[in-house]
Amino acid sequence: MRISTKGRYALKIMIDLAQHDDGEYVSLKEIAGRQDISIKYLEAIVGILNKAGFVSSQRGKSGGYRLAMAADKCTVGSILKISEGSLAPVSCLSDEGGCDKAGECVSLPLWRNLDRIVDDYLESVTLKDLLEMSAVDE
Amino acid sequence: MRISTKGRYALKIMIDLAQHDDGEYVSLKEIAGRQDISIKYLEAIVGILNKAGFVSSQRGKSGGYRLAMAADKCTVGSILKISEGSLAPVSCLSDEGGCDKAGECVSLPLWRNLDRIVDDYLESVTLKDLLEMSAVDE
DNA sequence: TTAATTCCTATTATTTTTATAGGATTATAT
DNA sequence: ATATAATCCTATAAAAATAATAGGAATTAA
Repeated sequence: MRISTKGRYALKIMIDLAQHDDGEYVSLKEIAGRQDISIKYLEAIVGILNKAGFVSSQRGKSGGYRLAMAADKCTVGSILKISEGSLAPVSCLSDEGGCDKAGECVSLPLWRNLDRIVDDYLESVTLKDLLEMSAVDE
Repeated sequence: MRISTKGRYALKIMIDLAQHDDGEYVSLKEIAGRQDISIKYLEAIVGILNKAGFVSSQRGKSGGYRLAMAADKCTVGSILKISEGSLAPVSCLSDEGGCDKAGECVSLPLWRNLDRIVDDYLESVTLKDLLEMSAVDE
C-alpha cells in the first residue's frame, strides 16, 4: 500500500510551491535544495504536474514553476492520482473492464470500499490544509 | 497504493478456508483449483499465515489447512498486515526510528491520518463480514 | 550574448514482485 | 508395511516496477 516517490515528491513539490506562492516562479534548483531531491528527478515529476495543469511554468533564465490554482482548491488526492497514475488498491478497480470474475469475487466489495474511503479522505485535504496543519505546531 | 498478490492471495486463502470451515483440512490443491493460483505460490503465502497462527496445518495424506480462529474474529486488516508486512503508505511510518525530518515534515500528518483511516476500516471487517456481504447478492 | 532555466528522450541501476523448482519430511489410507 | 498425498523448506529466476541519471535542445531574462 505504499505511495511511491513519484507521488510523495509530487506532493512535496506542490507544498513547496504553495509555501512560496508569491507570484514569482520557483526554480527546480531551489526546490531540489530545500527538499533534498535531485533536479533531474524533479524534472520528470514536475513534468507530469505541468502537463496536467497543476503548475504553470516559465522557461529560460529566472524561470521556474508556480501553482496554477489556489492552494485551497488543490486536493492532495488529485495530486497523488495524477502522479501515481491511480490510487486503487487493486488493478481490477482501475483497469478498464476489470476482472471477469468480478461477479463472484468475495473481496471486491472490500476493495471498492477501501478505495472510496481513501479517495474521500485524500480529496478532503487541500494543500492549504496541510500548511495550516503544520503551522499549528510552530 | 496497490495491495500485492501476496496480500490478495492470502485473503483469498483465508476466505476459501472460511467457506469450507467444517473441521476438515483443506488442501492447497483444492484451493489452487478453486482460486486459480499455482500450488507452489500458495505454499509460500500460506506458510506466512501458518507461522503467524492464522491457520493450522496437518501434514501428510489428507492433510491441509483450516482456520485457526473463528471467521468473525479474524479481521481483513490482520491478514493483510501479516502477509504484506505493513500497510503503511510511507516507510517512515513503519520503519523503526522513522525519518529524521519528521519534526518539520508537512506531509507526515497526512500520512498518519491516511494510515489510521485505512487501518480502522480494514480492522473493522472480518472474514465473516465478507462472506455475508457477498451472500446477499445471491 | 551569456547564463540559467525548462523541456525532451533515452538509458540504466536497483528493488520488489511474482513466481517456479526440487526435494525433504510427515502422516494417512490401503 | 507401503504407497500416496500432502505440507514444509531453501534456493533460484524471471518479470515488472521503481528510482533515478544523462545529455543535450529550446527558451528567455538579465
